[in-house]
Amino acid sequence: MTLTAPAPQPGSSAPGLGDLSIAEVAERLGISAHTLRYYEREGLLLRPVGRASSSHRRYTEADLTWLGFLTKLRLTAMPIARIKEYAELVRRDATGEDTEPERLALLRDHRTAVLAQLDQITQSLAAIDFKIASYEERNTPS
Amino acid sequence: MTLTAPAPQPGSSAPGLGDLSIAEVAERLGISAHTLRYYEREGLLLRPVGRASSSHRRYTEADLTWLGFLTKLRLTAMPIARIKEYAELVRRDATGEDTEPERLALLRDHRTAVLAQLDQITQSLAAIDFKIASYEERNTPS
DNA sequence: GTTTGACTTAGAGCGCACTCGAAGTTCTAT
DNA sequence: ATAGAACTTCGAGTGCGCTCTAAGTCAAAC
Repeated sequence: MTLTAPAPQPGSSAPGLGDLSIAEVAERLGISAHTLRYYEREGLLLRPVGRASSSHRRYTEADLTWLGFLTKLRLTAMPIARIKEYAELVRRDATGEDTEPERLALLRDHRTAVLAQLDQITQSLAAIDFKIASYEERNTPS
Repeated sequence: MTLTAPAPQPGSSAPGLGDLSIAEVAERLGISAHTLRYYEREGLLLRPVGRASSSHRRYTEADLTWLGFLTKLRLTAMPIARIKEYAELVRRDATGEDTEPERLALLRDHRTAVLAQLDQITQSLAAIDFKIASYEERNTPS
C-alpha cells in the first residue's frame, strides 16, 4: 500500500502514479471491488479506467469524483439504468454536443423523487417514534 | 363499492359488516392486492384475516391499523423477515407472554437505522443540489 | 340465465442489484 | 525463488420483494 502520492496536477486525465487500486477505491467509497467492476461493465463510467502495466485497474482522482457522485445517486435510489443515461449524456458532452439541459432535467427530476422519499421516510419515522413512545410510557408507570 | 360503513364499535376483533375488501385496503394503503396476499402468506399479519361467506377477505379496522404501520416499516426499508419477527412478538404477547421489551428494542434498533438512512439521503441530496446549482450557474452567464 | 368482474388458491416467474466462483496472472514480502 | 495476497475475466448464481398466471368460485347486472 503506497501512501506517498506525488499530487497529480489537477485536470490530468491520463492515469498517473498517484492513482488508486480497485481495493483502495472500494474502501473509500464503501462498496465492494465486485460492485466497482459491475458498474464499469454496465457502462456507468465516463471513460475507460486506466490500467497499470500489469493490467490492474488504476483509478484517477477524476474517476473517484465521479464514482463518489454515482454512489450518492445510488444511495438515493436512482436505478442503475438511469445513472447509465446520465453517464451517456456526460460522454456525449465530451464529443462537443451540449447535453447540459438534459442532464439538468434528469437531476431535477431525481431531486423531486428524493424529496418525496425523504418525506415518506420522515412521516414513517414519526409513526415509529410514536409507537416507541407509547411502549416507553407503558413501561414507566411512574 | 359500499361506502356506507356503519361505524364498527372500536375494539371489535371479529369481522363485521363495516369491513373492507382486499381491493379497498390495497387502495387505501397504496399497495397491490397481490402484495397484501403475499404479506399474509409470509406471516406478517397478527391474526387470520376474516372471510365473508364467499370466502373473500374482509379486513377490520384493526387489520388496517396494523397494515398501515407495517407499510411504514417497509417504507423505511425494514426487511420482510424483520417485520415477521415483530409480528411474531405481538402474537406471542397475545398469549399472555410479555414481549414488549423485545418489541421496543427492535423498534429502537430500526429507528437508529432510519436516522442513518435519513442522514445518508440528506447528504446525497446536498451533493445533487450542488451539482444542479453548478449547472444552473453555468447557464446563467448573467 | 348469462355475462362480467372481483375474488380465491397454488405456484411459477421476474427485475434489480449485486455477489460469487473458477481459473489464471501478477505483485509483495521473505 | 517462492509463497500468498491481490488482481484479472467471464459467466453463473443469489436474495429480495414482489408480480403474475391459471384455473376456478361467486355475486351482482342485464
